[in-house]
Amino acid sequence: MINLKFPDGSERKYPEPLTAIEVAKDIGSDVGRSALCVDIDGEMFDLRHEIDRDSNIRFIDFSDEKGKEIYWHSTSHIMAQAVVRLFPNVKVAIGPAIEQGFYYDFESEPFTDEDLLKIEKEVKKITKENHRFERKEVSREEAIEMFSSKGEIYKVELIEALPEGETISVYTNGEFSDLCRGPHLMSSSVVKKFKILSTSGAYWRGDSNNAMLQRIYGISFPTQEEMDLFLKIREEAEKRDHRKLGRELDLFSFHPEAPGIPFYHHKGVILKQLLIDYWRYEHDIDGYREIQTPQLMTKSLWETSGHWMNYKENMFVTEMEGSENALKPMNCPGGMLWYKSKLHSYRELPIRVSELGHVHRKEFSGALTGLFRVIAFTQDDAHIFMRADQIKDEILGVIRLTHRIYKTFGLDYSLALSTRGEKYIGRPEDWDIATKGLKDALDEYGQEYVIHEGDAAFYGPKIDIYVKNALGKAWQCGTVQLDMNLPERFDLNYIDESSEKKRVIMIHRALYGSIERFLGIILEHFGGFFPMWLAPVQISIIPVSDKYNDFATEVHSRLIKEGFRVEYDDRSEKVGYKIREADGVKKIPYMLVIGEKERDTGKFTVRRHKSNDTFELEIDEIILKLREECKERILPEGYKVEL
RNA sequence: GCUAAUGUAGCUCAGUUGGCUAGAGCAGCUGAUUUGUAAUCAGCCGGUCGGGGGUUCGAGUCCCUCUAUUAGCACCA
Repeated sequence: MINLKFPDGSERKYPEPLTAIEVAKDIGSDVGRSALCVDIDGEMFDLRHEIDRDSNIRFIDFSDEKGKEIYWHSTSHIMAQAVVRLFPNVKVAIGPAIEQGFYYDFESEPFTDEDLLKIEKEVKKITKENHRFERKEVSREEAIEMFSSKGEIYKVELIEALPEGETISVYTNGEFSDLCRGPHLMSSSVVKKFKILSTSGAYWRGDSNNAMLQRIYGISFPTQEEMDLFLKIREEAEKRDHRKLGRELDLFSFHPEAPGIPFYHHKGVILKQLLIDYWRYEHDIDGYREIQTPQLMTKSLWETSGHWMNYKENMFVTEMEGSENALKPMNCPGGMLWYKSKLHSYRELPIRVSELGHVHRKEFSGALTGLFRVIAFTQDDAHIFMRADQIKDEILGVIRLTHRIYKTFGLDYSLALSTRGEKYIGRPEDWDIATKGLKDALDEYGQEYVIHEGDAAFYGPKIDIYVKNALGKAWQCGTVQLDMNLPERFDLNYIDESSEKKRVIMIHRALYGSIERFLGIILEHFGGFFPMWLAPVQISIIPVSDKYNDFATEVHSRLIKEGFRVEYDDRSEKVGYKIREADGVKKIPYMLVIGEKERDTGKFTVRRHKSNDTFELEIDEIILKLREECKERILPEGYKVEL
């Protein structure tokens, strides 16, 4: 008797061993249809896997992350099958599922658009041909023989890299066999909707010293509805592209004369300034003191900090009267000199020093993307100098500050702790203390976090903070890094209770990361429809005709004197035309249409952006209401995409 | 930096296999209109077709090169 337990607590007994798919069908036709693979006692298997003993069984379908992964992974095999059919000379490399779909790498001539169309057609054909995915376990020798006879050198390399004793399995769908751990779908016909998304070059094993392969990205879904939703989100992302919005809202521009460095237009400057004002407000609450250090500093400083050794390729170096200077790529060395400008007592600690430093870094030309990756940017940096017993509380303070700021923008975030890697400086026991400090802070904070083993900077462990925008796209913004290197190099001390010099402990941290990137993120997050407090233009005044210009001008200047950012559209156009531009194009939060009724009654009809909602109030009431909305930093409605 | 693609007016795009003076919509300007909640009408202006070199009787179109941009890779805030 085989006894199977299911997640809902139910149990089933079978007299003979049987396959997972038989169990699924036995439970019900819908489970039999939707199941993609099976979790048996925490391990994933194909549906054809035979169950011969008591187990905990969970069927996985497409709604499960794991199910998606298997679905996409199987589709990547099918795509490779199609490519090999059409181009017999290509060599196959690897083809994993990724967060959104999958890719497969080939050694081949670059694929043309026509090639991709052919491949897409062939994949659809293969899915209809209904090939079973057959699993076979083979010995290392068999596997090597099998792939080297076909000239599949990348597969052979992968097999040779597998650890001794590892089970080697090969999956065959139709005429195509691939080295693969699995599990896989039952057959190619489970894949219903398929689309090639893009192609690009990609280095073999992700190493730029290796050959460049041709990568094809694709996606697949069980239903057209799911495919449509996916495409809709992509379309929305395109509409919200910050480079497009930046131009449309007249915030910034790029010019070939300064690749990778933005030109801020008037409204962009306002936006940037508002971000900074808010940032200062929150930092004042937490007792930060703001400083500014020079843009240009001598070679000797960068030698002391270690940048001249480790970072020189990324720095802009200039020469003056025979001596070399560099534009700062980071703010820390300047901050260290600030700390050294006087003696510090243990009573002063912790000292929180912030700096909105404009830094320059040389980047590979291919890395630049709009505001997300630029050559010159403003970091919202701060350095905290402290004693060892203050680490946990200071880190916690930074995380809580970050939380306040991100929530103000309606951004969700996740946390990651990076621990010591192979290359590191300092004593392991100091690393342990530092890492424990970060970990304790995270544990006390209570939000889940992941650990990136060995991912720390060489000078200390760190916490990275990732934000997720309204379209689900994640970006690293904030970072909290413990630095055990610079206090040493700059000989930074404080005087302790017994009048002795002690080495100070220092963290670097940034919350926006860079103002540029953060601005790009929230532009896409809000789709250009900013909250009232952040909108470069908050109110558009729209006179019905120029008969009411005098009165409209009065209202305009009143609102400006009350501190609002107001635009006045006195063009000789119809109201509908002006509304369309103010709302749909410029994305201004409020519109005031002014005509006879307003002049005679003193009551204004206020139109809120992106809706046909209007409300009627007197001017003083409007001022109070909108001022309150700014003060509370109320988030706009409907900026999140319905998924 | 690597792979591929792209670059025509401020923006979005047409422009056949090379062939008259390079087109359109929007924006802008001028005039008419005096408008009540998502596009009023008419006229005008606007381009060394990214730069340079080449092939050709002739290049926006073909080739080379540089440059910028885009999607990835690699690197990173």
